[in-house]
Amino acid sequence: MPVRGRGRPRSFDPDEALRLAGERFRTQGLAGTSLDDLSEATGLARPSLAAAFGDKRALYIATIERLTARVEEHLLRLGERGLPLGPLIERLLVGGIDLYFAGADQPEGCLIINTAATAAASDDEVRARLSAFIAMQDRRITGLLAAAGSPAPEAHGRIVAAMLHSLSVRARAGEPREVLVDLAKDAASLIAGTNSSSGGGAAKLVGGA
Amino acid sequence: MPVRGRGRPRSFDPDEALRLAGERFRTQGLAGTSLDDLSEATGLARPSLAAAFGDKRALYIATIERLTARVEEHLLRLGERGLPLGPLIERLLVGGIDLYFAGADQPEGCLIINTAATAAASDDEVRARLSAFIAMQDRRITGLLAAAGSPAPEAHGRIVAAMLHSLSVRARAGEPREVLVDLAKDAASLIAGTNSSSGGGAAKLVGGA
DNA sequence: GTATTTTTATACAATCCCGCACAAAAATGG
DNA sequence: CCATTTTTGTGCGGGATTGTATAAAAATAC
Repeated sequence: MPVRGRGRPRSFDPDEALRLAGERFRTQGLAGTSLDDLSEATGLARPSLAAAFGDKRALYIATIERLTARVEEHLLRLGERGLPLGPLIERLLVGGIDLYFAGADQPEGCLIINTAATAAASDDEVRARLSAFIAMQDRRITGLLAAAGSPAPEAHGRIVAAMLHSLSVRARAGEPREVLVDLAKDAASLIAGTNSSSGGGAAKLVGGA
Repeated sequence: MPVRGRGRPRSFDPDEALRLAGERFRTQGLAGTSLDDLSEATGLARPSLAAAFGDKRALYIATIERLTARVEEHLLRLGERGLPLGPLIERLLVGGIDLYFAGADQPEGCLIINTAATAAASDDEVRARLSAFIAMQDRRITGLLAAAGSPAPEAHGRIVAAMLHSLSVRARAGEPREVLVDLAKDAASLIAGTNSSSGGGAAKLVGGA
């Protein structure tokens, strides 16, 4: 990688291209996205993408790693606020919901949880990145809970991460934001031991279909 | 649909073909599975599949509906055993793990949670089936918890369903069965109020990667 | 026993997708 | 001011996938 090359400098920001490619991957998945789709999404020609990132699979993995790093930063920043246990967990879950509803015009959930899970079954590299992402979530959330005085940070950290996984799937299924926030609040009070069980306004409407 | 046709009867069991097609879809997802793959998986020629089920998307949706019906039966049968709350939730979660590890030689998770979520973002029909599946889970699990005397069946029912979603994703990521069972036990005791928190043997190994 | 109806299997045409090769453009180093 | 190097955009060929059309096979009704 030329630190300061001699030829023509590239006219695009690689990280921004990665972000745009990730948006498209998030909607269509790895197998469902063509190079033409990615070219359209990023505004770059096919050969430019190939030269910068390799083939489609490598580009997909790069978007996963970019998102993993960003989520980890997000979790670390959350720890600097010194919140007590209950509000911390609620903030953790509602912050996830914010991410799942961000970006496109309709809720799409998480790129990794919702699309890498599909590719993981037939692609060991993708499976390893999915595993690494979840391990990072478990580790960072466990750390946050421990710092906030949780009586069982490891077990409860994995349960909080599990709630995030479901919130992503539910967002993708079209559940409205308020319903997800209610679920997040119920889960937060259960895990934090703050027993206003179903106080946050438990799901009144269950059915969708 | 000829109840008893006059011509040649079909030489295959449609439900079994649906099951085999679902196995392949579970591994590769909708976009990642070709008609040749499905022909190989079911042992039927392409035109036979087309005549019986329509195009690839219709076949995929049919496998989703088949699985939805089977899971609902499974949940209803579980209610006939009259288990107390704690063991009921644990049985619910471990039963899910059993399904996620069944079938292929390596854990694959749930067809709907792990692959329909990908397709849902760009296919309204699939999204509707995903939503219907989750709504069914929430409804049936809520019913089970209510019958077992849960103090907050709706809120806790959705949380139990959420744990199933994460267990499916985690199975797909390659987490070993014992680790998932530990997570299931921790979640069950938290939700049931049986406070042997982290007593089931909380996750000692968190990292993977 | 024959005709009819439905399923099965092979083959074909159209489309899409991928990767690579080629020529033009832009900016630095001498 | 010129040459070199890297990026950019267009175009082409190979391969795969989808959907359908056509002929053979099988079983029931008459």
